[in-house]
Amino acid sequence: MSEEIETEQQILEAAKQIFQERGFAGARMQEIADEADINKSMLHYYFRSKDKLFQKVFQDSIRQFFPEILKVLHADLALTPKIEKLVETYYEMFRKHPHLPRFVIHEMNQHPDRFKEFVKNMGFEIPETFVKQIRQEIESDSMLNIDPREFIINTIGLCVFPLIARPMIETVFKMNNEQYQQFLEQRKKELPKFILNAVKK
Amino acid sequence: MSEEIETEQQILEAAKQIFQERGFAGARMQEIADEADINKSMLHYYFRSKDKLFQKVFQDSIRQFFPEILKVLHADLALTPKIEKLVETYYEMFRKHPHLPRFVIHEMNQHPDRFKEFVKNMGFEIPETFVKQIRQEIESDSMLNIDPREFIINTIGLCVFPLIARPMIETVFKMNNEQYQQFLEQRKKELPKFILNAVKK
DNA sequence: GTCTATATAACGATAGAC
DNA sequence: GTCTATCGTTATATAGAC
Repeated sequence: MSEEIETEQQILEAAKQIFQERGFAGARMQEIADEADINKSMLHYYFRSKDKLFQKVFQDSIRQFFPEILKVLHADLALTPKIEKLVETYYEMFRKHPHLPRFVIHEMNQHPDRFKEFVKNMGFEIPETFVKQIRQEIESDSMLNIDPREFIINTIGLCVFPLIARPMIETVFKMNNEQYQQFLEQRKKELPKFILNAVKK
Repeated sequence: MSEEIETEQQILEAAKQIFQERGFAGARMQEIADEADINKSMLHYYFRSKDKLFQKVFQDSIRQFFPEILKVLHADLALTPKIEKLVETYYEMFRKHPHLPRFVIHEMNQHPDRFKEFVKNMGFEIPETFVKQIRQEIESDSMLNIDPREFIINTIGLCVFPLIARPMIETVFKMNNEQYQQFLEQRKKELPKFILNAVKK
């Protein structure tokens, strides 16, 4: 039935919101039911247990953002526009799912082995094309000799950190919501320059 | 009594470990008691409630690492050794308290207002001396014109991210524990160069 | 499929003996 | 100050009527 799929989808959206905001341990099945505007027992009817529902949400969350990032890394673009595109992609994702980065970071550390097996099974890997691109830049003397792994981690870290550290940033730099958003806008423009300059010879 | 203080300290150490590892919602009073090797009811005798015990641990955690970072920023050092010292400080802290950065990030986002008020009350602020140092470097044309806030956030983000993203890094780059530690060692040397080069004219 | 009612277990917290 | 026993609540999960 179409009703069935609709209810299931409704539950998943609500669960995604609550789990991403509060984490597995902090989330309540009742709160998810309220958010989905359905009866609590329906959660068990469709997903059997809190853990199974969580697994689905967690794995969907990773499937949602990981391939998108890898796609940008693999794209047929020069380094500069590629980094710009990557930063843009991260900030767009954050706009749509503000709790996603912190959620994944917290939960993958709670069950690292489970997480690792999932990522391995999904076959998520850094595109070899991107590693080659970095190596080529280095060989052609247009880039400092940096470990490609370091470069990737640095780039993603620079994208993610200001998003998960929001309360700290707002406090230390005395920003309100609006000023923080404005800060992110400015940062979106400046960050690619920072990254590229860091590896420029 | 000395016994009293000792027990209290024992509880705090156990609570710190469990809370930092599992977060507030994921932590169990029984597990803290087991870790401290005392009776569960003692936790309430000394700290009344789970929330009060957590507040103490959370605030102590911040008081433990925040001033240390600010001290380095304020130190009378040239920019290069200061960044080296900052990176060193972060990695040393992580060696002692592997869950601390993720713990603070997760919990401050769960209760941002409570967090903000605490930081404000503690009077934690970015040393004006450091901001001046950045401005001076820019004015003397030895540094690109970067917003000092961006520079601080970038530096700290680059220190923290590889620590909180450990399971992801280990999986994507196919590292075991030993290789990850080795990667961090290499990174400790390379990171200051990356940061300084990013703002070099 | 969806609801109400309830089982069952876990958790934070307290009472009271020592 | 420390222990055992237990209260009261809340959480996940299920049974059973419709």
